[in-house]
Amino acid sequence: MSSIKEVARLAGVSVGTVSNVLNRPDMVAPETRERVQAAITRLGYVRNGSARQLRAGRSRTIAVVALDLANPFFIDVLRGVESAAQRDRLTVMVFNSSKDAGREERLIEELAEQRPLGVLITPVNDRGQRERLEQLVSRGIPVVVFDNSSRFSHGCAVAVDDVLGGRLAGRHLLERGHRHIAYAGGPFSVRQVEDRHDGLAAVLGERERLTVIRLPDLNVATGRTAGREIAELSPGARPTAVFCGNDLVALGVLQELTQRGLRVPDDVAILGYDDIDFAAAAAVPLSSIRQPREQIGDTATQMLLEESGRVPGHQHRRVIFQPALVERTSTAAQAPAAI
Amino acid sequence: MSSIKEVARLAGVSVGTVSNVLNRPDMVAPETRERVQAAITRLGYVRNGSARQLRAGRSRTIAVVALDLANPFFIDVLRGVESAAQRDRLTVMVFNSSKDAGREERLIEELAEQRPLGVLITPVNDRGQRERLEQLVSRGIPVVVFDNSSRFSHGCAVAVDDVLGGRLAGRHLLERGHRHIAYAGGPFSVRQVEDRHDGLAAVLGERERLTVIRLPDLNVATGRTAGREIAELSPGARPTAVFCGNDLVALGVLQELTQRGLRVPDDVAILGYDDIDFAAAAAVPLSSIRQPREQIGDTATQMLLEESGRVPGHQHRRVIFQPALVERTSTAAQAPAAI
DNA sequence: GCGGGGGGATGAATCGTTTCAGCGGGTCCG
DNA sequence: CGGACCCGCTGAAACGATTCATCCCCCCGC
Repeated sequence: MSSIKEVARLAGVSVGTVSNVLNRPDMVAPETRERVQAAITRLGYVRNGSARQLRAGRSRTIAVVALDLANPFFIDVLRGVESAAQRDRLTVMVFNSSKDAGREERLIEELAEQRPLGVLITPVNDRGQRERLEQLVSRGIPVVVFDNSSRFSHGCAVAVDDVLGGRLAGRHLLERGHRHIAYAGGPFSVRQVEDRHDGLAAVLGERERLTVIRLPDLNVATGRTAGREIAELSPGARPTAVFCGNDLVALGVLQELTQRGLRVPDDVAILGYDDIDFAAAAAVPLSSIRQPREQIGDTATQMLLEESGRVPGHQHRRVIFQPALVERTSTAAQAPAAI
Repeated sequence: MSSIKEVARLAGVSVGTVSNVLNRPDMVAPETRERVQAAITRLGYVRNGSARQLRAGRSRTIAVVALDLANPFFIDVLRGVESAAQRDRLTVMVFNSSKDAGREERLIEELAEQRPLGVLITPVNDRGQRERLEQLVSRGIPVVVFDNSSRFSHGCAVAVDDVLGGRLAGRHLLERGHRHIAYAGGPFSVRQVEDRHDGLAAVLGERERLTVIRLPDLNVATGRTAGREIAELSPGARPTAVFCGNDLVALGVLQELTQRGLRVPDDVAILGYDDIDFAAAAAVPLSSIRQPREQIGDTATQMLLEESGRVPGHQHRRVIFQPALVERTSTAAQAPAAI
């Protein structure tokens, strides 16, 4: 593996000149430039990133620590990140914390050593890593938190108003005539899960009933257990609509209900959250609360760049997006008459 | 951002000693060690990864270039990679080529500069990047190709026998009585797409009919167009079963058929490929050809480590896994009688 | 009392770039 | 004809860690 020195020797110039050919070619005489280029291709020379970064003090890479890559929501956010990064020719590295706090901690540690341009992260939990993130910031690595409404005051944040999302869900289901609604989600230590519940609860009146099905996690498997629980209730005790913590849960609920002979939406309506592509593609297309996924990623990345650019008057900001209801088949019927 | 020098000064020792505290603590007197540790925490010192790597010549990071993170198949493979990497305390960085050859090329270039321990990649196309990958190898960065049966002879490869997968699919559908089968997939320049087709075609006899629906890509949206195409055929001209290039396509087909009033599996059976989690979670649970996803990632990573360890007698290997049929509802009925 | 040895620290060399002051030589202008 | 400039290139100093030869001291054994 050849270094710049060998290129210089082969081309009969100094290393400084080779570096100039690489970084400001117009400062080098054409004839010299060509000679150097020839040496480069001849040796198959590739710059050493570590040495460059060591010298430069900072890389052109932004790191994304995703909470759960198995959730397509994050993939879509990632798309936004990548398109924003591409504009500035930055590289995006993705890491997956898999909702594992220990793993996340190790990753942050690792990132601190790597000194990326910035870090985009959805922390596993509000409180746990705050300190660690603040350490990153205090070491000059800007951090932007996304999809999380926690009070991380040492950097910018992008979030979606989950309470509003819950309210939209509640209003929609009330309009459809539902008077007994279930909320399937968890763990409640996750801010979003709690906020969505609170929004729903806030729009329900005295006369309406709310059943909370607590889940240990938001995925298809836990969604199925929720579906089972609902299906096994006697028709009178059964909610006529289920608002799910996210679309994965909704898909699980949908499958379980269908399999047990309940019709969606006629017997039970289902409303998801996130509006991932699989929601529309479900056999009973899912109504869902849509988050502007790509825009979240795009905006978060832009903020990160602002911070890292050390814009003089940069003020940490918190951008809150509004969710929106997407109506599809899974909530398309009026609630069945109470028994 | 403090460096090792400042730690040394604060602790009243030389930089060499600080380095020893970090890397071989038992070579340092306990009293000194504590003094250094105190200085480290006091300054919030973190090692500079670039400097370390520059000195060491190689990092402890393996890079994965995934073909399409939006396909849960790759997420599952990734899980296998991560678990294998964790055993050796390696960090996994994920990059997404999004099936874009240009993007992939840029990523490989970038990786060459970064000098990771190794690269795990599913190339966008067989021929295109072969040269580039060989360059990586010739620069001492081992490459393992996964989920691709191309002839990349400069490194190890992990793949699945896609022809066999196609045969399994065909045999299963024949057993169910289907005599007119459609294959929905594309582009055929992708080896897997072609192999799965060929396997299917190989088990069909003279009397059976095969309709090929060519798609520009394998995702839910193209699956829907395939579904539309099938639904719009007159019942007589309509295949009674569809074998799909992957599960995303199958989900699209399923939704479109259902929405247009065709029953699955009674009117049309659907068979997917990959057996991603969403396949089982579809409202009509999808039969699918299962690939050992996590094992692919795990094995590929192990091979990478072997190569990078420069095991003296290391021979490049090619591991081929066998796919298996997973029967679910979407192929559970006998084929309808021919009209 | 002296040589040997070993534990513990030092300091310099090194990794591969980038950057910048400086140098030689040619051109232009007064 | 001499100074001012510009062009193109050189050489060396950083960047921050690791590593290894070296040195210092103290203790032990003869």
